[in-house]
Amino acid sequence: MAEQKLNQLFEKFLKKESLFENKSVLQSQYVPEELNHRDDQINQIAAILAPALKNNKPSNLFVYGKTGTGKTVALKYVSQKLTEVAKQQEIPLKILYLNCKLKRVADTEYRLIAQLARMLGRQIPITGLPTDEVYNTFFELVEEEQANIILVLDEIDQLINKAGDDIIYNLTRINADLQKSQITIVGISNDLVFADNLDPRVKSSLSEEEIVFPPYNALQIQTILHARAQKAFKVGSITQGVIQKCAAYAAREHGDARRALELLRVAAEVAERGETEQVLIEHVDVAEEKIERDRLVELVRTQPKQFQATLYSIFTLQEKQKLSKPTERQKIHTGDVYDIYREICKRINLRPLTQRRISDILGELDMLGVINAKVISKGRYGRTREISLSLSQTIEPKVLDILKEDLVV
DNA sequence: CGAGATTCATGTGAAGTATACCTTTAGGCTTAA
DNA sequence: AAGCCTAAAGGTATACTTCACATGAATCTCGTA
Repeated sequence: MAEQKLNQLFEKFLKKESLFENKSVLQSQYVPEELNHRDDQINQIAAILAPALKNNKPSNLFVYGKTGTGKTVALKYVSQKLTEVAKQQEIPLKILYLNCKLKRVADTEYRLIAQLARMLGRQIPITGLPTDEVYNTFFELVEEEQANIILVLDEIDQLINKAGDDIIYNLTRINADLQKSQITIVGISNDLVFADNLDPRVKSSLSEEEIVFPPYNALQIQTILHARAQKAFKVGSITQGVIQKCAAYAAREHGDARRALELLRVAAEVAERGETEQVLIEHVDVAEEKIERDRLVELVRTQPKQFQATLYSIFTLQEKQKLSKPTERQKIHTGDVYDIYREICKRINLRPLTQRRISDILGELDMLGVINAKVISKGRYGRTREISLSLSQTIEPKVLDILKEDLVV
């Protein structure tokens, strides 16, 4: 029975014409041939990094801009061109790109250097080695390359917030000892003011050059979407207004082009799965919710058990409050969360962490954007975090399901 | 009535601990001459 | 005797705990107008 159904589904799938000509064009890793509205920035980046082709060390570079303003793609674009030329001319040049935000990959000093060493082709264990040892290995690998090496560290603000700024200092200092190679650091940050709290030495060495990426406006996003859509879709797959709508949504969010592209892609996927021949404007609305939902579901699912338990107790508290006083939404405090958390731990047989740790976890959940947690003083009644879930009503139940499932509540 | 002291609940920094993993080394066993 | 395997020793990073102190506005206290 089930098999028959499946077969039908597959047959249908095969028969049906896809709306996509080339879906990868809309994926976020894709680097297009032409980048719209970023000529200035690209030229600047290229000019700064070009000395690498003459075997000189380029200046370190620091790139700012909000999410989806094309920082990453511009860097990747220049990187590609640069490596192409270097290859043709047989100039030794290597560009390593690494996103520092990735949890458990590059969010500490050890892990960052280890990851870089891995990218140069050496296996490094996840723990156990002294950090200097890993530095030495990395140093050797770099020296072996006998090349200009450019490290592109994306979302570097996250790394430095967590692990301190000596990392950058150490990395820049390595250059002094290198004989046959040189490394250049390119930092990318979403946080515009982040460099202000940096150690002055680190700041001056990291931002020898600075480039700012301003947000796109709605019109610019439209041209970007048009260009990509032309490659991605078969002719006539999208109806009038879809692109405008995607652009409008994204412009509302400080001109986030990545979001716009994702919106367009997911809208098309929704349309394809449904029985429609074209992407309609309604699909964009569905897509917007789906993106948010999928993102959060994935985020919550990949959190450690303790984080999930903490989050679950916040859910529980919120439900309780809704029941007792549906009208006024009072604030949740750290102590309450901790009490419930302990109960939950008992129930699901999880070793409870201390309140100290839960406090940190609440901070991290706040960073992840799952909850809102603000430290406030209630005067006579102490100091605490004021916590509330920051999920939209439509997504909450879904996330709650994931939690229940994962925690076996 | 208002300036200062007090208070509460928890934030937060520093130092210590447990765990999981690493390399090195010494001992024991096998093997080949 | 040389070579190989194994297990113990000694070391590290990371997540977490323990300890101790910091915070900051509502509330209290008390001198003064």
